Amino acid sequence: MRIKTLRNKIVISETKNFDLRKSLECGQIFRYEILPDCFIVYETENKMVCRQNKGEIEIEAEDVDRALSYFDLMTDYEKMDKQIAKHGGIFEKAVKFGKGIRIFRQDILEMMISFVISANNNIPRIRKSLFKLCERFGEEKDGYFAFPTLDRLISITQKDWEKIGTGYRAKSLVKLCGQLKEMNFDELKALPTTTLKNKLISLAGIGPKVADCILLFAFSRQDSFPTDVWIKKFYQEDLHGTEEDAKKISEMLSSQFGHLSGLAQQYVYFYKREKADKN
DNA sequence: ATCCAGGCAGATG
DNA sequence: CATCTGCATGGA
Repeated sequence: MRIKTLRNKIVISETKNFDLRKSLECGQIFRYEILPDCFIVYETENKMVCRQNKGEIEIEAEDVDRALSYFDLMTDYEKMDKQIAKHGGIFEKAVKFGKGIRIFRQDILEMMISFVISANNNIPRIRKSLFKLCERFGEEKDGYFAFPTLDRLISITQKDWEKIGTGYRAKSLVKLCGQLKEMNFDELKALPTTTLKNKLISLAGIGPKVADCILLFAFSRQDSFPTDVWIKKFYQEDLHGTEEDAKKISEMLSSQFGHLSGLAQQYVYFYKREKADKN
C-alpha cells in the first residue's frame, strides 16, 4: 500500500490489502454506515468518511494521525494473510474470500460497552442500541453524535439503558460503568495478556468471549481468538471438531494460530456469515 | 408461533 | 471444576 497524507485526508493506492466493506462487515465494529457513494466510520468523537474505487481509497478525517492508527495502516497484512492461508483448506478459502480485511485499533471504552451489549444479541439490534446511546447521551457534533464520555455514561440509569434496547444487560452496564470509573486504562494497556484478560472477566457483563473481543479490537492482542456461535459452527462443520465448550475451542484455535489468531478469526467469521446470508 | 442472536451470571451437583 | 438455566428484545 502506498499512503499519502494530506491535511484532512489520507489517500491510499495499491489497496489489495484493504477492503473497506469487508473490514466493516467482519464483526469488529458496529457504528458505521454503508452508503451508495461512501462508507462512514464513527469512533469515540470522530467521524471518518471513506471512499473506495478502482484501487484507491480516500479517507477524510479531522484527525489524520488518529485515522492512520485506527485503520492499522502501518501493518503488513500480506505477510499475515500468506501465513494463515498456509493452514490450507477452509483457511485458505477464507483468506481468499475475505482478502482486504484489516483489524482496526479501536477505543477501549467504546469496545467495552459495545461488546457487553453484543452478548446473546443480534447485530442490527446492537447497532441500533449503540446509535441510540450516542444520540441520547453523546455530545452533538457537526451532523452526528459522539460516543458518550465515561462521566456521561456513569449518569445513565438502568431504565435509560433499557430504553435504548439493551434488555437485561442494563443492570450489568450500570455496574460496569461504575467499575470503569475506578480503573486506569493506561495501566491496563501495560498488563500481560493473561492478566489483562482475567481483569476484564472480573468486570460486569464481561465473560471469556467478550474479553477476547476487547483484547483483540481495543488492546491489539492478536493472539486472542474470540469464539462465538459462528466460530463454533465453523469448528464443528468445517473442522469436524467435537468439543462443545466455546472457551476450550477458543484455546485450541489460539494455540494453533498464535499471533495470527485475531486475523484468522476475522477471516473465518466473515466467511461463515457471508456464506450463510446467501442461503 | 417458535427460534435465535458475536454469552454471561448465578445456582447447583 | 463442569454443567444447567434464565435472561429482554426484535427479526426471521
